[in-house]
Amino acid sequence: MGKWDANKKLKRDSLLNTSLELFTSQGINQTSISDIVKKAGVAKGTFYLYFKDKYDIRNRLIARKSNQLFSSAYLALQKEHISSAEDKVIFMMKHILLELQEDSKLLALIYKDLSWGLFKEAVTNFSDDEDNDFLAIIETMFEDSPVKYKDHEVMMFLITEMVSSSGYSSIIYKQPMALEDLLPEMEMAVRGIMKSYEIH
Amino acid sequence: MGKWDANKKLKRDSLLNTSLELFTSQGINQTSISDIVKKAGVAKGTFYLYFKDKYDIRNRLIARKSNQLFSSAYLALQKEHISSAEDKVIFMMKHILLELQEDSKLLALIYKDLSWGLFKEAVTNFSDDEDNDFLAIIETMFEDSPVKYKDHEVMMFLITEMVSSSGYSSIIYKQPMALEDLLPEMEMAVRGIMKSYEIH
Amino acid sequence: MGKWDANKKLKRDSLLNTSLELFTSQGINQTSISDIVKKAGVAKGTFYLYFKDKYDIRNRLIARKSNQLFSSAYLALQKEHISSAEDKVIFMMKHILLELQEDSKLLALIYKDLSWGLFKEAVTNFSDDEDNDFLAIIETMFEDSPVKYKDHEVMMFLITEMVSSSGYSSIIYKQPMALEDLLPEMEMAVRGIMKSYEIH
Amino acid sequence: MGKWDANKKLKRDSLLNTSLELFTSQGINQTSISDIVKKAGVAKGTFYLYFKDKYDIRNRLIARKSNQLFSSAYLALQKEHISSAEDKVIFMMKHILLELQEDSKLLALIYKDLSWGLFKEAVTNFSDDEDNDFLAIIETMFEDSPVKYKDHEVMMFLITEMVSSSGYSSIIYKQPMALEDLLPEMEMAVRGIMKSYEIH
DNA sequence: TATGAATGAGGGTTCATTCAT
DNA sequence: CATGAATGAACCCTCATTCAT
Repeated sequence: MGKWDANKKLKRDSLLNTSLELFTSQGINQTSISDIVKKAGVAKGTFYLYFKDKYDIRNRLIARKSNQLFSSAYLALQKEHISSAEDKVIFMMKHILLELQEDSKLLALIYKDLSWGLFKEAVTNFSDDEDNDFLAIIETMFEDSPVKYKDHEVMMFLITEMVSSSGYSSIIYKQPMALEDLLPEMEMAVRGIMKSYEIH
Repeated sequence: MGKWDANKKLKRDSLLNTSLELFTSQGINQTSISDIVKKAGVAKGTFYLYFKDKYDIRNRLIARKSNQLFSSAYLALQKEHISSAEDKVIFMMKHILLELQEDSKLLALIYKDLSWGLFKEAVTNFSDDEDNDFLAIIETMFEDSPVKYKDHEVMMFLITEMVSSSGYSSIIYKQPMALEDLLPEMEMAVRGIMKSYEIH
Repeated sequence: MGKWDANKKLKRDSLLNTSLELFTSQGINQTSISDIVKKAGVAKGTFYLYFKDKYDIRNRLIARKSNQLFSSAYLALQKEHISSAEDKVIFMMKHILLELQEDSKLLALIYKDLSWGLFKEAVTNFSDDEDNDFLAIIETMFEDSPVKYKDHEVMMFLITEMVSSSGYSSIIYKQPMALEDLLPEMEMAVRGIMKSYEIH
Repeated sequence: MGKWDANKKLKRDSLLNTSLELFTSQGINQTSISDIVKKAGVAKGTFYLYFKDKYDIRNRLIARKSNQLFSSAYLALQKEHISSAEDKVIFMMKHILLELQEDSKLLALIYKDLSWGLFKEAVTNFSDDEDNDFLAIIETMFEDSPVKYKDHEVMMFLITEMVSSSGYSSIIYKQPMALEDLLPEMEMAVRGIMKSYEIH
C-alpha cells in the first residue's frame, strides 16, 4: 500500500470514526454531513467520494461494531472452561450485554433501525475481511456440542431478538428494570427456550 | 355538543386518520406536516391547534392501535374455550401477529421507535378512556390461571419483546423466514419460557 | 356610566395594562396579540373591538405614560421654590430622568420608535382628558419667567431631544457613562443652550 | 485573487447593496431575507454563508455608512480654512446633516435602533480597515485647537445626540420645522454647549 | 483525488385577522 | 358585544447534493 493509498484510507477512517463519535453523542438524525466533515477535517465533497450518505456510514459502523462485540465475547469465552452450548450462549449473552451497558450510546446506534435483515446484510456486505465472522463462530459452537438442537439457527434468532430487544429496553430506559435485575430473568428464559429445542 | 365542538372533533379525527395513512404508507420521517394537512384538507395552522408535532400524533396513534389490537385478540379469545394461561398467551400472540401480517404497514409504524417505556407511557397517557385497558386484561388472565408463574410481569415483558421483535423481522423482511413458518417456532419458544417460570 | 359601560371599560383597560406589562417585560416585537389576550383573559376577537393593532395600543400607552411623567415632575416642581426658568427646566429634566432610571423598561418602550412627531400626535390625539396637558405647562413656565428666551419652543425641542436621547443611552446602555455621572454634564449643556437663547 | 474569491466578494457585496436598497426603501422590518436574496439574484442559503441574519447586515451597513459620512465631511473640512474647533464642529454638523437630507432613507436606516453603544460597537467591530477611523479624527481636532474643552468626549456625545436626534425629526417629519430653518437654531445651541465647556 | 461555495427545495412554526356562533 | 376555532401566507433556517476549480 503506497503513501497515496494510505492517505486515502486516512480520510475514510477519519470520516468513519468521526461519524461514530457524532452518531453516538448526538444521534444520527441530529448529525448532518456538515457536522461530520467539519469535525473530520475534510471537504464536503470528499464525503461523497467514500460514502453514499450517512446511512451508508451507519451500516458499516453497525457491522464493524457488532463483529467486535461478538469477537470480544468469543475471546473471553475461550478463556473459560465451559462445555455445554447452553452455558456458552448464556455466557456470551451476558458478556455482550454488560459491554453494551458500558457503552449505551453505541447500543442506541446499532440497535435503532436495526433489523435481522439489515444486520445480516451488514455483516455480510460491509464487514472488513480482517474482522472475525461471528456467524461461523456460532455454527462451530453447535457442532462441538454433545447436546443437539433442532433448528438451532431459528432458535438463535429468537434468542437474539429477545435478548437484544429487552436488553435495549433495560439498558436505555431501565424498563421494566435495570440490567442487573433483568439478567437472571433473561437467563431463565433463554434456558427455557433452549430446553424446548433440545433433541432427545 | 354544539356545531363547533362537532367540527373540532371532525378536524382532529381527520388529522389523526390522515396521519396514520401517510405514516404507514410512506413512513413518518418522509411525512411532513405539510403533507398531512394538505391531505386532511385543513390549514397548516390547524395542525398546531391539536398536536405539538408529528411525534405527538404518532404516540397517540400507537396507543390507540395497540389497544385495538389487544382488545380484538381478547374478544376472540373469549369466544374460544381455552383454559390454560399458556394456551391463552399463545392464542393471543398468534391472533395479534396474524392481524399485523394483514396490516404490515401498521406494524412498521407502531414498532419503529417503539420501546417498552414509550409504549407503557403511551398507553397510560394517550389512550382515550373509551378503549379497553389491556394491561388489566393480562393481569386478570394470570389471576384466573390454576398454574402460577413467578414474576409473570417480567415473563410477559420478555415474551412480548421476543414475539414483537422477531415477528417484525419475519413480517416485514421475511427474515429468517415467513411468519407461517416462524409461528410454530415461536410457540415452542414461548412455551419453553413459560415452563421455566412455572411455580411447582 | 352603566354597569354595561363599566364592563366595556374593564376589558379595554385590562388590555391596556396587560400590554404595558408585556411590552415592557419582553419588548413589543416579541409580544403577540395572542399573548396579550391570553394574559388579559379576553377573547382574541375582542382585541379588535378596541384597538387596531398592537402599535395602536403602544401609541396610547406612550401618550398616557409621557403625560404622567411630566405631571409628576411638575407636581414635584411646585413643591420646591424655584424661580428661574433655567433652574425649573433643570429640575424637571432630572426628575424625569431619575424616574425613568427606576423604570428603564418603560423608557425602552416609550423611547423606541418615538419621534417628536409621533410624540406630539400621541399627546394630542390619544391623551385622555383626565390627564394634564404638559404642553400647556411648559408654556406657562416661560410666561412666568422674568428672563425671556427667543424661540423657546425650538429651544425646548432641542433640549428635549438631547436630554432624552443621551439619557436613553446612559440609562439603557450605561454609555458613555452612568446617569449619575452624566447628569452634571447634561446640566451644563442645558444651561449653555439656554444662555445662548436668552434675550437681553 | 482566484476566480472564486472574486466571485465570493461579488455575492457578498451584492447582498450588502441590495439590503441597503431594500432597508432604506421599505424598512428593515418589512424586508425579509427572501426579498433580499431574490433581488440580489442569489440563493437563500447563500445569505447565511455571509451573514447571521438581517440585523447583522444592518450593523455592517451602519458602520460603513457612518464612516463614509464622517470621512466625506472631514475631507470637505480640510478644503476650508477653518481654525477654531467650534467652527469645525459646526461645519461638520451642517455637512453631515445636509448630506443626510439628500439621502433621508439612509438616515432612517442608520438612526433607527441606533444607540451610542451599538454605534461605537459597530464602528469598532464591523468597519473594514480601508475606511477612516472617525473617532481618531475628532480626537485630532481637539488636540489642534488652541481653545481647550473639559470632558470634550462627553461634550461631543451630547452634541451628537442632540444633533442627530433633532436632525432626524426635522428631516424625516419636518418637525418642529424644516432643516434649513432648524440649522441656525442648532448652531446656536451647539455654540452654547461648547461655550459652557470651555476652559479659561 | 480533493475542494468548498453555491444551491434551493422544503422543513417547522408563528400569528394577525376573520367570521360563524 | 363577545367569542375562539380556523385560516394560510409568510417567516426563518437547514442541509444534502452538485460542480467548477
